[in-house]
Amino acid sequence: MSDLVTRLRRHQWRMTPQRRVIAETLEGAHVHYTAEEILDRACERMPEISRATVYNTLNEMVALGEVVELNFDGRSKRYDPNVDHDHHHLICDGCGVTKDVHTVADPLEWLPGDERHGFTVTEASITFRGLCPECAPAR
Amino acid sequence: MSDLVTRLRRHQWRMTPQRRVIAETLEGAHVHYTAEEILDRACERMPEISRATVYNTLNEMVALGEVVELNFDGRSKRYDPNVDHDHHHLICDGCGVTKDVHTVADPLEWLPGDERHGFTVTEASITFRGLCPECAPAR
DNA sequence: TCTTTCCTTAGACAGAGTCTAAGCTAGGAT
DNA sequence: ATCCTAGCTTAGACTCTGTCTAAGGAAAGA
Repeated sequence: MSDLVTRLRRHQWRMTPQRRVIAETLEGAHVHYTAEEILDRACERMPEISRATVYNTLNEMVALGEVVELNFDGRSKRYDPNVDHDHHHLICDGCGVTKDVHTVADPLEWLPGDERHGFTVTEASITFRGLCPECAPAR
Repeated sequence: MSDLVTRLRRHQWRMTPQRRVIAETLEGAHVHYTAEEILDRACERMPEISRATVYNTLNEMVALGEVVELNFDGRSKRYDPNVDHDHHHLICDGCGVTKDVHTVADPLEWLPGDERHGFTVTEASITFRGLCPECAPAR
């Protein structure tokens, strides 16, 4: 049983076969898939599932706070089932693969008061970029 | 004379009236415009300018390293003529206004080796979020 | 089993950005 | 000053992501 499915049930969310397949696809991912990638993988288990359902379901999971929506490249959004809010992301500029990472300190501490422009600053997220082992030039 | 135009000339970049209008529009902005906003403003000075030229020109400025592409909302990209490459961004969750900010240290140093997953990590950008003085609840 | 409400579906639509092919022009060569 | 050519600009078609619509289907309580 998927842990994300368990969390979603607590919201009195009607559990349909389509939603279960999407949740399990997300949960099993070691990378952060785009909506189209989730659709492809869901289709392997349920060929008749529709694009609209995948998009609707992902948006509902985000609204319930059980999935985080990521947007790095300006093209397609990616979905992160990790609810842990103090992690950041490492992206490959070659293939776009995205990993969760943790820093040694809270980035909020790195923004001095005189750089805050009077804002109440509540959140800081870091996007690290580089090349993954597969995309790095062979040596 | 726009400072961005001066910088672009150094790249042996053919200077056309269209490119000049786009560069001057970007340079004069106190906010970070989207491509469509730049097109609208460029059209006020040069009504026959085309969408393709605006998009091509912005992409070339980014490739030359003289403009930074930002992508916060997952809808449209925004363009920042600030050449200072070690700045980050502070965004108001209320009204969306974006400020350039500087941190006290390089965030790359805060990602330990065992969190790098074999990547060659070259860049780190931080997005700070909060409420600006106008959007913060009155007390 | 019935009923109601909500979910799913195919396909049309929308917004952002890219591509194409034809004509035009900046800037060096003459 | 004029010519040439590489490279720029243009309109509009196209792609890619994502949303909406209207009709039929199914979960879950009565």
